[in-house]
Amino acid sequence: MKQTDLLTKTTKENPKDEKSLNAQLLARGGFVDKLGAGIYTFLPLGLRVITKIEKIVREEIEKIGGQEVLMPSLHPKENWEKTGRWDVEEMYKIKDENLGLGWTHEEIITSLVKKHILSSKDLPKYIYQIQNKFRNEPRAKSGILRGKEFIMKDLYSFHSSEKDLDEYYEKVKVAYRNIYNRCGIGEKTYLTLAGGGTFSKYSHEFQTITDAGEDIIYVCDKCKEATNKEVYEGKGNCDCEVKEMKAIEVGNIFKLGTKYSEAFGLKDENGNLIVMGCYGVGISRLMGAIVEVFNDGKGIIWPKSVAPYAVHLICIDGGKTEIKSQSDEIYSILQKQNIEVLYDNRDDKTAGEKLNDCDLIGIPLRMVISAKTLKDDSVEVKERGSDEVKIVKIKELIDFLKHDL
RNA sequence: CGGGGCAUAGUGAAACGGCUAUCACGAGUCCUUUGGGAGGAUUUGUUCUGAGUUCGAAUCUCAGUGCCCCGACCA
Repeated sequence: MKQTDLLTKTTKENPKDEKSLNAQLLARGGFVDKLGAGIYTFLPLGLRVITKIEKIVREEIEKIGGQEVLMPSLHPKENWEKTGRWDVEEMYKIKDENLGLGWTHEEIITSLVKKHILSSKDLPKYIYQIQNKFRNEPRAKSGILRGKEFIMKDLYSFHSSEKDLDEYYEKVKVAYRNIYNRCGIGEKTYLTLAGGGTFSKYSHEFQTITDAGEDIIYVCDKCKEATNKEVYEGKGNCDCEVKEMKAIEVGNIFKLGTKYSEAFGLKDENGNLIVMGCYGVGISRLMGAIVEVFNDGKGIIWPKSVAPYAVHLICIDGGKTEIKSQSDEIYSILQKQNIEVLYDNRDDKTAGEKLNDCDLIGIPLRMVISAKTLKDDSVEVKERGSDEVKIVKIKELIDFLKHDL
């Protein structure tokens, strides 16, 4: 992508209506645009990050048998009245009093699978979607960490026994662990014992350590697990020493038991209620959490796995057309090799502006072409977040990148 | 939902109740410039909305709306 073709431009100033770090950096870099409190557009760069995260999530969920669907956002009142959740605060109501906007999908998935899960032979099943959720948040805050409309992966599992649910629940823990590892925040993300289970007393959250977080958790580094403060004051679930940390919830898994199958009459051929679990990952929140974890004074430092592009190619041409044409050529070579590259071909910007924008946008590999590098038939390569500069011969560039990416 | 704050060009800010509402950046056009935010020329406005006070309101008052922050809330 040529930067002159990109819809967005960077800004030097923080927007005055964003105080949280993730929102400031994402807005300045042209990843998101705020339409209202907790309501964001994902711009071309931002959507690429979302798409990368979604791909990781899809791969890991499909490894544990998940089948993807896409349920609607408009929900009939009838479904929600069966569980007594029609009049909750979270639900946005619309003018049509028989419809509401979906803030979660238990009431929809349960009525859906009832048409297809008719006997124990049809079990287990694991159905998920990635979809926009709407929640009437009394206070949207912290940029894309807590929105009124946000992107969520929600997986629902259906079992013939609690034992089968328990086994799958453990598999989801592994899948989630893989997701956070692959998104680069594995080391900062803890499986956390939390309250709020509708069936078993507890649920589990995946909490990423950051000061931008809203939760307090007690972390045990030895066990690599944590306990949410809401569960019981001051202690962890082990006897080890624990640290009190602020964290943001990037995933949550629940054993729902038979609550929803009871409300909808979801039974097997013998009349036994089907046992359910549900598992959520806030995709857009995860993106915000990644920004909160990986940044410096200059901008974002995207992990390779979720970066909008692999390489940021920067041409510092000094107005010389031969330098420009050589970097154009390198750009097309990279494209032919299917290397994802953002090409700063702007010729009305100073070197300083280009380099600062590069730091702000945070693509993992910076590649500079200038009179200085071309003198040696080379380009300069630097990783975002590192000061080490490598000079690579243009002839060897593709081999270098194939090895490095 | 309780408390506090803010609202002025595309963005960020300034302006005692009083002159044509300034400044910087961005963006457009022309020229020069290019290794850490460059220079000149020129263009860029219904001061959030509504009512009120006043000879006169960006400025004061009331109401509304929006946004930010703290708290409550967050299967």
